[in-house]
Amino acid sequence: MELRQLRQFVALAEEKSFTRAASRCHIVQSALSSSIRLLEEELAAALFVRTTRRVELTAAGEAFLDSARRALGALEQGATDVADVNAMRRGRLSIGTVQSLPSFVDLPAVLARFHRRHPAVEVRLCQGAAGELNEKVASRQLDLAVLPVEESGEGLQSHIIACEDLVLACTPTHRLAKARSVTLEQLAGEDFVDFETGLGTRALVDRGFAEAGLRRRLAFEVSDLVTLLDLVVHGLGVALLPRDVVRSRRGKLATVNLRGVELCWELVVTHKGAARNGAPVLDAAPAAFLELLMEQAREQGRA
Amino acid sequence: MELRQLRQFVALAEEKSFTRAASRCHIVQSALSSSIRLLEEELAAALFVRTTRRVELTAAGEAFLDSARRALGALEQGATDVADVNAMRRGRLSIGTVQSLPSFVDLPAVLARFHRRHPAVEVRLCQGAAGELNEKVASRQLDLAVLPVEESGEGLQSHIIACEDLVLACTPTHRLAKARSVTLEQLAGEDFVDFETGLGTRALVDRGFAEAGLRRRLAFEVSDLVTLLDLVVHGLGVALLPRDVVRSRRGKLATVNLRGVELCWELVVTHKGAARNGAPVLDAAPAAFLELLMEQAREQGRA
DNA sequence: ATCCACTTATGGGTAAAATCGATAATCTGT
DNA sequence: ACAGATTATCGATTTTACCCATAAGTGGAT
Repeated sequence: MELRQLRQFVALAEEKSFTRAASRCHIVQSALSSSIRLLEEELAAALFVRTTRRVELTAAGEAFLDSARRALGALEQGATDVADVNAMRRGRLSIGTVQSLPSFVDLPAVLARFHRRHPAVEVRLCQGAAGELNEKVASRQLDLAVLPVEESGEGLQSHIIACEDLVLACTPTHRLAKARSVTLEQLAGEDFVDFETGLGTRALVDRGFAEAGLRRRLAFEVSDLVTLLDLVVHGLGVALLPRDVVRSRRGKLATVNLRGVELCWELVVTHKGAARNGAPVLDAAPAAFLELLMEQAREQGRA
Repeated sequence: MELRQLRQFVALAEEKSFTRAASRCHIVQSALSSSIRLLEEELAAALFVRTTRRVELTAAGEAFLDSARRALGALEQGATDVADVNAMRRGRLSIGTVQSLPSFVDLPAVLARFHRRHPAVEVRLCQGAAGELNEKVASRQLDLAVLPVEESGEGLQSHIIACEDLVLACTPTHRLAKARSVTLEQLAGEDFVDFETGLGTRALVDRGFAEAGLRRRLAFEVSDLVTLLDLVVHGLGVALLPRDVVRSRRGKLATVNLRGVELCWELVVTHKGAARNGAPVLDAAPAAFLELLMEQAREQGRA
């Protein structure tokens, strides 16, 4: 059984004439005749009663017409579905982010723009630790993930969307608050407030101290940025955080540049991609979102 | 787009490997590769992301998979539907009969046997005047119609299923009740009870008198057999009716053979059929019912 | 790193089959 | 009965689906 035969069958059932149906299918009448005959042989059933004047469906043909129409309808639907997905008139987009995402990556703004442009695309945003995100991206449960560059998974394509130096955050009354800059050594004795392991800038700072051969004292480990800032404001410890994050509490927190070490908080967006194959491995919706996100990043970078 | 491609597409989506899917489709891998590529070109969309290690659906492919499965399912369904209709595991059968069908055609008995053998076939029985029945058979609203042979429509195939002489029915006290036989001339002065025009034996009797150049007096015209017999029993007139019908009131009605004319009440079953084409123009269910009906007629004929 | 096993993509040749063209057979309506 | 129209048949032709051999690329192992 072939699709062409189905179209011809439906045409014949509707036109009730081999000649007319054949011309509608852009074939000659004899071709239609033999094609229909083959279909009947395959189904082991007469589908039409042929009189020289009229062609009519048998009961079996009537039964088959239903299914044939459904099948053709499904395929037509399928073709438009495919076109819709590619034109983002429908579809789904799954994005994952690490928790306590620094405020200078304005994801909500990008999401809003995307949704305004492609309102029919369902967007799912999920938060999780970097490890989970990498797994989900690799297994295609997520289209895109936003996370620190150090934690971006192997074999995943990644693009930097934000990059900012870490600075010391402390109360304006802290002994280092007025310093022009500080080294990690100077901070080794301080009480620190930081994220729990695996969250936010924690791994970056840990690595910085480890590479310098230093240890630091962790007074508090928290799981979200707001709490972290509150604790520092209340003088319960100092923290190393992206400059813009600290600046959001300007007045209540002092910022001091680091010296002697380059601790750069780089955020990337990652997605599954064939290693060096130039083919577009991203579906339309994720690709469009990625484009928007990087555009936003470029603007932010200039500012 | 061809059906073969759909099957291959689904196989590839399930196997996630060109090589395995190809062997499942009983073709070589290269054939599948080009076949899928053609499908993708036709839909103007990448359906799979190919890495040498794994093959995965794109969002567009995912969308198309739904429709492809539905289409294939519909066709499978269609094939079994056709088989079911031909095996009478489903289907519909429409039979029409004239009103006041003489009792010696035991239609209910045949219907019962048919339903016992093919319980899944819906049977619709409708009654109407011969003219309506002929129209409905011609337009395929009815599969079969049972009616008097004189009223069977042109261009319809017909088979005699009952044939019985008309006899005079009158009260046992009627002046002709004891006669051995009567001629139409002898009946010309009688008051008659008969069906309304177009029903039952009315046309047959009318034709008999007309061909003999006689007129008769109609005292009562009724629309059903029971009333007709009741009127004759009460002596309100005489009637010409099939022998078995009169015999059902034996004791209350006398029967007298006719002489000089052959008035034969013939019942036929008709159906639409190509004039001399030997092909079976009847669907399975009507054909089976027709077979049963004629078998019953043969048995009845012998008795 | 380099090779090896395995995968998908490509190109030419072949065989099957869908279609065409012309003709025969058949029916309907005038 | 004839004219017009319709479907079925048959050989020829073109299309195309498929196979075979081979190239190109990828992931894991030595």
